[in-house]
Amino acid sequence: MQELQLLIQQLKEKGVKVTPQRQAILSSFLGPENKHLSAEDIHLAIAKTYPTISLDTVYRNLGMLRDIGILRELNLGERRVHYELTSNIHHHHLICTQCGDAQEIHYCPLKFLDQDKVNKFKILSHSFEIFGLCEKCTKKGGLL
Amino acid sequence: MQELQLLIQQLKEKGVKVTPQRQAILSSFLGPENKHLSAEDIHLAIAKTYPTISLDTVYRNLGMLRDIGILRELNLGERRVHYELTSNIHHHHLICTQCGDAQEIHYCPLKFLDQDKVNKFKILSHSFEIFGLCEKCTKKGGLL
DNA sequence: ATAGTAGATAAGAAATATTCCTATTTAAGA
DNA sequence: TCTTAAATAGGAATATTTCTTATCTACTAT
Repeated sequence: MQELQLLIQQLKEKGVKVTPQRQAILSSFLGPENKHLSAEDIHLAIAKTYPTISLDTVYRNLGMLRDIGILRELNLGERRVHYELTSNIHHHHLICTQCGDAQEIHYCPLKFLDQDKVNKFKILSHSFEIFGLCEKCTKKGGLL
Repeated sequence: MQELQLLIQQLKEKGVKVTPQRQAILSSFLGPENKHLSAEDIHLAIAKTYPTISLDTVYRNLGMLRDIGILRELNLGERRVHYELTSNIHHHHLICTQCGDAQEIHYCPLKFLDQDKVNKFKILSHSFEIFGLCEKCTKKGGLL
């Protein structure tokens, strides 16, 4: 898969080793759907083809991939942290608190932020997530 | 303290008992500074005057106070969840990833959000936090 | 003021998520 | 192929939050 090769190239450029575990972790983010994965999600997804991978390895690599800029950490209102590829075009999320579904929304609040409000603060990153009920769950009347 | 009486009034209206533990928890949010407190912060703060309060009681009540709308849950990018009074005027935060300080910013992204982007999603709440370096930490050169 | 009761609490156990430790293994350069 | 710094597996440890249960208490109706 070509997309995977690009990511592997980035690993090499950063001077980190290209291990099969890392390739498996990266692969789990590829594919048609927009993937917002937790460490546990990845551990399970990989388990099929790589049953001996340790959860610690997943965590360690997610942290490393975040640090070198390949992944972005997401707070989707759950206890566990999720990750997505930074190469996806920038977006935020509409998160259904009922079914957990996260739709992407292509609106970024930083665009409309008056720099005076920020003053001397050096912005490095931001999070913006909208919580509520998706169309499906609204139709179900918001009941569980 | 008058502010505390108002909060106690809200508890009564919601039909929950006004226990000394609850009063102590609410009190820890009052005062001049803008308080963003974790369960542990509150447990420690209360310990002076109420040494036997259990951490579980703090967690249980924070959840309840959030559910009845007195507190709002915050994700400040740390592992633990923080809370603030919803009666504070609506705001978001500039969070320093170095020293952990959280300044309030009075700009809300929902104001500029085109409703078409949201379509049939029913918005219930949102989070918007900006991470980076505060003026002090920037001057220190971003070193620890 | 008193008693009854639903709801609240304390304390510790359990669950969940993440990180640490260390012996072993391996990717990649010489 | 050899070397070695970096990475891994597996289990232990930590941190945060929730659960369980026996006891207690704020509030309501007397």
